Amino acid sequence: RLRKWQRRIRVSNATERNLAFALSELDRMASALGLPRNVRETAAVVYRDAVDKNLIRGRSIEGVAAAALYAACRQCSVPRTLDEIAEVSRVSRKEIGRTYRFISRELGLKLLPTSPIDYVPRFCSGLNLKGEVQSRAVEILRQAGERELTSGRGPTGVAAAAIYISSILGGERRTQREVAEVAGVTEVTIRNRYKELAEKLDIEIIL
Amino acid sequence: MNEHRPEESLKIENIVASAKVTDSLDLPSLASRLKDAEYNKKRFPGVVLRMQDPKIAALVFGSGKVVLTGAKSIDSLSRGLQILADQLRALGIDIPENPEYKIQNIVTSADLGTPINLNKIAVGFNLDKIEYEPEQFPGLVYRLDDPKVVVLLFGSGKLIITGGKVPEDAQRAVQRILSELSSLGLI
DNA sequence: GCTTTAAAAAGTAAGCT
DNA sequence: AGCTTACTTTTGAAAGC
Repeated sequence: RLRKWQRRIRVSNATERNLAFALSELDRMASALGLPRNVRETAAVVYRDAVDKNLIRGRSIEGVAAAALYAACRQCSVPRTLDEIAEVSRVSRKEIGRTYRFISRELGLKLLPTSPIDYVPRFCSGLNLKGEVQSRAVEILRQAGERELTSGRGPTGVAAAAIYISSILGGERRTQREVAEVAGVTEVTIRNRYKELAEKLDIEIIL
Repeated sequence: MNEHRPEESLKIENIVASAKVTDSLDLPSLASRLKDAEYNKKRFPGVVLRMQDPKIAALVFGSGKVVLTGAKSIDSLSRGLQILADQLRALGIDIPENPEYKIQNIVTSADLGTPINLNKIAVGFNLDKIEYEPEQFPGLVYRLDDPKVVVLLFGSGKLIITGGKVPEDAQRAVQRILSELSSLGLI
């Protein structure tokens, strides 16, 4: 019986040690990305749920932690791309992506794809654009969604294009290069998306 | 030019099949005696053979098993296997008259003829059997249980059906998707 | 899980002129 | 800006790490 006790204590220690490591990893990554406390707490809940359902088997703690953080950002409407999560993790984007799909399915997270609108506040503040420009970008994206101009397109690219357009309409022009930089897409993508949005939403852009 | 009949737009794009043509093969000598052979044991355990007539690529293993990929019809697949068998016979290897083969996967393309809203489809299915991550890939992934295939749906209304064993699997998948989308009022 | 083959879909990316 | 090449996703078998 003493053996059994010791074993339980050993397992318990390992479990606690792993959980502590996971939580410190979540905190480290969240800090590096400047994420608010509610996102860290949400990520911790997702991670604990994954542990309770034995979803860590065969997966690295760091991989599950990164996937949990990615999911938490989306749940809290402050999305980070897989590339951004991967930058502060030692796990590859590919591994985080597959782990995310796995825990998302197993925990029944049912997350709809990220809306381009959720990227607007972060990208606009990164470009020092005022609320008015931000609101106009959101309105453009709302219309774009209804007109099926977002199906299959990357959310960050569409958001970047809408911000590029609204910055011009609002008289606070940002270059494609500047917008591309904060959005993490190429200028070519912004060009393709903004031309499509301007044409189909009948927005006149005078440079 | 465009018939716009979804069920008439089906086109087989690729067929993967496996077969056992003999009990064992000496890959090093086989690779050196066949002109279009490629063999790097360090890189991959099989010999890669490329045919031009039916444009097919064959992977030949030391066990005598073979994998054929690239065929766009069951007929060209059979011809490809015959050509491979003849090439091996020319090397003095005994190969059965009509080697048995099994189709492992058929990739088919199709067109619903109308653009579709992937976001609404994802919501309509309540994300059941569906994966849609436009940040990563523009297509919506839909896994069907019957027929057991995976369908990639695009905003243009075009789609890819893969994982089927017989041509009819793709046909049934398209019919099922058409009825599900229409009953959900998404097409 | 990876390696290799082929193929389509549509978006994004990178290199070169 | 535009063209080319290439990578993302899915599927399946083969032998071996």
